[in-house]
Amino acid sequence: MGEQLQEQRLSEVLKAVSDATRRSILTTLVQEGPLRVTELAGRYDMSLNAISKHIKVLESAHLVTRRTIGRVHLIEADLDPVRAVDAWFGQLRSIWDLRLERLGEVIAKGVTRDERPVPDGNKDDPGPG
Amino acid sequence: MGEQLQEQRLSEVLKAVSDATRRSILTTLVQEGPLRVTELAGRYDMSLNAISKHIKVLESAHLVTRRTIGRVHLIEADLDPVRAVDAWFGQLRSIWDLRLERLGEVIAKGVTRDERPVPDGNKDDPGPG
DNA sequence: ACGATATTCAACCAAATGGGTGAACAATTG
DNA sequence: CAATTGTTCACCCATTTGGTTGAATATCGT
Repeated sequence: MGEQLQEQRLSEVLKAVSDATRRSILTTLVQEGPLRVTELAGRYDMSLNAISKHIKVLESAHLVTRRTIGRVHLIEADLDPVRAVDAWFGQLRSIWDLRLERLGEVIAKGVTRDERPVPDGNKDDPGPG
Repeated sequence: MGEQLQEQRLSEVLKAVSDATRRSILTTLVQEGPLRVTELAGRYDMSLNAISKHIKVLESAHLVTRRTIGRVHLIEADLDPVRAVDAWFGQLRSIWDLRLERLGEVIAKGVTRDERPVPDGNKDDPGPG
């Protein structure tokens, strides 16, 4: 159990970085280290509030963390959730390679498509229910 | 030039895979090879049209291609665009590591934060433009 | 205590998203 | 040609998104 939770989190992370502004914020933070909201906002042609919202999106995807010191909120990048993304893509690619490999064997043996074995489970998705 | 175009494509790909249903479709296609729209749709508790739309999203992100044979549309996964995603994450991580490394040196030398060299360019974003 | 600064909250808005339904279109089959 | 099958198109609908502005809240400096 709990795979859908993982799925959910993966969706959240991917959605968070699917926005160019948010990617840029993340890159900036990774490059320069923790920055204040205002400092960050100053670099974009966008209202402070807009940036504040973007930060919150990144925050709930756990791609950034916040350290509040007095009235200043220090925003810091955290690349940990990216590993889940890597894992997913990696798995996808390995399945892909496996299938190609198997397809190669099948062709070599001259087995027809209908006769070849069913590929085994992928334990991730809301999948083909 | 053309980095924003790359950015745009990256956004499209990430957004496409940020939906669990679409990720599942992609995984299924990778596992089982090209499938018809109806076949694909049959696996989800969702209308044929909904799946058709999801496929179109994946298609415009170039994550799947379509081969139309008569009235049948064969949908096939294409993991090529995933490389762009990997590249971005990879770059992000290497910047991250670089900064940590530099930070280590700085600490070792006892230089203050304000004195340390400015990190060099990241040539991707709509960035702190 | 007061004014300035840093940030969020709340409301609003236009546009995009994810879903549904019914009609249209294309190709295959009888 | 008529019926059936595979798929998209055109709408409709509720929700989310990305942005705005203005007010509220909290902290700092004087």
